[in-house]
Amino acid sequence: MDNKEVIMKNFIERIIDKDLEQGKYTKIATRFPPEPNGYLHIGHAKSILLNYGLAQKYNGTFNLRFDDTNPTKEKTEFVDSIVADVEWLGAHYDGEIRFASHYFHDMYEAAVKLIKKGKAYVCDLTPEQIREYRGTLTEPGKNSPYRDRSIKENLDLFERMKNGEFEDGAKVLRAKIDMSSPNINMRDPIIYRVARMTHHNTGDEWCIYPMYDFAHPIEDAIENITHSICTLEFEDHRPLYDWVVQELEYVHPPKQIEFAKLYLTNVITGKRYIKRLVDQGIVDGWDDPRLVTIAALRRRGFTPESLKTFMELVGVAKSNSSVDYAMLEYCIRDDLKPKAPRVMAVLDPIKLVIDNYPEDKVEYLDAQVNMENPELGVKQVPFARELWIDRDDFMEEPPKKYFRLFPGNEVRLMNAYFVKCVSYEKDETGKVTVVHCTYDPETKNGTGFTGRKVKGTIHWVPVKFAVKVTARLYENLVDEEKGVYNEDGTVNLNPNSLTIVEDCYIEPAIKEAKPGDSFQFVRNGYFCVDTKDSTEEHLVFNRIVSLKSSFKLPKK
RNA sequence: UGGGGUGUAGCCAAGUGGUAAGGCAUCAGACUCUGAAUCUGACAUUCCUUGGUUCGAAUCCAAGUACCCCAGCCA
Repeated sequence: MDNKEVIMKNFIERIIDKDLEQGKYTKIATRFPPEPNGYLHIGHAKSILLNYGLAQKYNGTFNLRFDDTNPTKEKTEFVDSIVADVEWLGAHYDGEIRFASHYFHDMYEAAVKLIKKGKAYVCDLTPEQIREYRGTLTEPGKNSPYRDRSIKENLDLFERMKNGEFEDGAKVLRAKIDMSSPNINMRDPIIYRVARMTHHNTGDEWCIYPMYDFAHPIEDAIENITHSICTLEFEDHRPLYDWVVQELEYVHPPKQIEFAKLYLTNVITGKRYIKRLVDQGIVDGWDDPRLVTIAALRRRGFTPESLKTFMELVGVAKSNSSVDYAMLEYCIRDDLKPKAPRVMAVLDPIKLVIDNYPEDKVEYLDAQVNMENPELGVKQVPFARELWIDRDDFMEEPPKKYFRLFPGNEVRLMNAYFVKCVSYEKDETGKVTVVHCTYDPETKNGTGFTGRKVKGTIHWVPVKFAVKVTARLYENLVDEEKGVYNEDGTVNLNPNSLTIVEDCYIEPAIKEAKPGDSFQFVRNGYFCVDTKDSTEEHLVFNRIVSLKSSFKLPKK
């Protein structure tokens, strides 16, 4: 009946179904294996939620494992942030957090096993020579002169590599596969290198480190992973992955499945580009709300639920695609709609004076916290003679179909009274400064007045009680703004744009707000109290997303 | 001139030989104390192209074409 109930299986689920049917596995196990070399972004969220979601759906397990086989790029700071992000997303990992570095001994033994089988050899070629011997995309490679060393010699050499007898880069261990393979990954790939690097976990215990292609399948196999899900660029590596698990003779070898990365239109995704924005100081850090790192999205006010919904809408497939940012916006609006209290906030204030309202009278009017969700209750909003309203809610000369305030027109002040514009004041530059109205006491909110109707309803904040805050408005880039090509071929990257509005006025109820709380500012969008820059005295809001508007002022 | 992938609407994406789901976006109308939300309707005679097989093809076959990935001692 309800389409949401219809479970649509993606291609990975179909593969799993088949494996289960054929009895290849009885319980599935997935994992999320980031390298701790940066912060996670929305693309990783897709992978996390996919892997975790599959584990849940099939009543299997989900591991969090750091693929830390290259110490130069890795830091504990990053592992901490990644753990925090995974947990924030609600992906509960099974058991302890795993580290590839915990398996270094197993990997070493695995390498010895390959050598003993005659499937790996120590090679003395320099990096340049190895590249030459590898051949090109169109020409086959040629065998290394060290390819036929005896097993005994290889064993000895490899052990001495481990013992630190050789300089960094002097020798490598290579898998003996096929130098003429059309798949370059199979041309005797390097599986171990000598490099004296201090590892964030194992310190200086090792001076040889395994390469990804060798390490990853072993990590998966040790953890009894059944479906090792990665991105499309690893498709070419699958034959090597399979070679490793086969030569190492694992009983239930894991299976690699690739899916397409998530791209958002006109948004800088991609760790290395985000890293550049951070390193060059173009943004304030990894959690700058202009970015799409998970830390930034969280700070900006996106919810884990909205990201989960988003990933479900986006789907999982193998074609490279770029998802419209509007889809993400839809998800967060949809999630916050019933949850976020609605408050009246004026971002670009002009004064409205109700000429026939007593000078120092104040009354408190009842208002729903969220019209669509009565559970959030009611609040009282103060009302007085002088109010702030948004500048675009008044026009001297309105275009057709404008039904907010203009001379002679009557509108509803939300939660309050009908007011009619009687006059307005301008300063010497011609800018409107004050709008004068009269109100009709009969039309008070809650009295059930039905005498006449107005087309427009506008929001307002009493001058006397207004709370001043800062609002940061984030805007998505358009295509041309995303990157600028310099003459030297490099690209300047731009994060999403930011407009800071210093003097916003909000109804006093906002004083209760705490960092991380989200609100809908009526007609202005959803905002979240910034967790870093807000103080007790002064709140700073990040706009998560604006509201849609079907009314467009005609262009001048 | 090698190998591996992918082409279904503006953007995602189902579909696996039986006559093109769904969502986002957009447009129109209704309703409205947010021009929001909600509701209703519209939105691919056709699936990269051209042939072929078939009663029947987005699905099978052949050829072509476009785009993405691969020549780190990164992952």
